[in-house]
Amino acid sequence: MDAPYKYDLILKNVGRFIELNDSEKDLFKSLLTEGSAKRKEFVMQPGEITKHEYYVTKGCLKVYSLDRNGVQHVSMFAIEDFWTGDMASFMLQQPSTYYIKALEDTEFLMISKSNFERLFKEIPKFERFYRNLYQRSLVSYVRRTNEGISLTAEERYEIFLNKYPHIANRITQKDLAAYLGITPEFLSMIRSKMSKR
Amino acid sequence: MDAPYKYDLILKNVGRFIELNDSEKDLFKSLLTEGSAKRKEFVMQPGEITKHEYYVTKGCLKVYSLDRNGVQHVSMFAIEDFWTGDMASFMLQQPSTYYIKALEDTEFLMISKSNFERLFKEIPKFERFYRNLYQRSLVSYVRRTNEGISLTAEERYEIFLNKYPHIANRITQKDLAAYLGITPEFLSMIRSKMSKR
DNA sequence: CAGAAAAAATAAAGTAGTTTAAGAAAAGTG
DNA sequence: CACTTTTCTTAAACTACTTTATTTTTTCTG
Repeated sequence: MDAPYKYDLILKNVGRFIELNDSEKDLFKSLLTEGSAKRKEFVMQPGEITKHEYYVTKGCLKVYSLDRNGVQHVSMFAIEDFWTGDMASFMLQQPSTYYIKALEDTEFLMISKSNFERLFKEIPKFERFYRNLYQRSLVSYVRRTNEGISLTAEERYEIFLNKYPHIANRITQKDLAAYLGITPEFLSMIRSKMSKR
Repeated sequence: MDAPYKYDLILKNVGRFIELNDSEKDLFKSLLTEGSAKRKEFVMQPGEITKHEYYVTKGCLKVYSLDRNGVQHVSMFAIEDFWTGDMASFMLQQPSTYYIKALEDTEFLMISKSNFERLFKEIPKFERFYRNLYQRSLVSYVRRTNEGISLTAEERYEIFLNKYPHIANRITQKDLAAYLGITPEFLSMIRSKMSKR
């Protein structure tokens, strides 16, 4: 196989922040479940209580919600090596308000709430891993929140293209518009305006 | 004194997620520094490399940045029992882009980058504390990001009033508008429209 | 508590982004 | 590869929010 084996991928991801010995690696792997979703299939829907956090090893997931007018708002796109899920629902075990849908045939590893707790009990340094992971996510969400209230749609679009070029060319403009918080029509206008420069 | 002593306050905050024995409490306290700022005084300015994370024990801090047109955008208001700072600058030790300014005479406890690392080394369960703290912050920033791109200013204003009524009546409308990402004039219009209902 | 400074309110004109609609291009499916 | 469905583009009318300007109200400071 060309792509790294999914467990090597997640161990490398974890290895950014903590070192594990072989038995810890085995224990960690044993607490994960494998999952997959065909293109257009839902991994999760509103109303469900989130049972897992997801780590994508192949493909692309779209995490989004519908507002009261039925308009989609994309919270994130998760491609290879991304962690995703609905943290609020997972953490507090309350019904989610999000859809998670596969945009491509997707494979992922999952960790359940109880295994998540067990992981911390058995290998406490995973607290450190997730502390670092969340710290980084927090930094990027703080930035994105500020961008959302201070920049124009065109500026946010350019930032997305620069930051996630490999995501931008895998998703539709419609989905990208839903991530930027604008209509597909307006994104189309922005693009034609930009290409004329 | 009426207000709980500042160290009791922070220990209670930490106690939400981890239990400390007396010697751990003493060690933790020894790693903190006390600080204060008079109304209108800056705690931090852009260009500085953030040396501390802050825990407010009294008063109110405003964390904000200026965009290229000189318009203020407020990232957060930190009142008693709030943790704040510029995480990106603190974590990566690179120059900050934020101002932190006291809106009232304010007192806080600070932890330096090196003491932060030492804390994790000496009392590893603090990894758990910060893992939980960041996990919660992440949940609220994910929500705020989505609100920013999917709701009208009026809706976001109502959410703020419901969620932080005790903050809303301590800050100016100008600062609140800068938090919502709108002009003070438009917030004023929203308010007069709402009061006519 | 008086004078200065800052914040808030109101209003008119302007702009970023939406809505609706219709046709062209691209992609999914048998 | 034809057909259906979805996405993308373009454009005109509309709305949420900004800009600029002026007046009123509140807050700060000596």
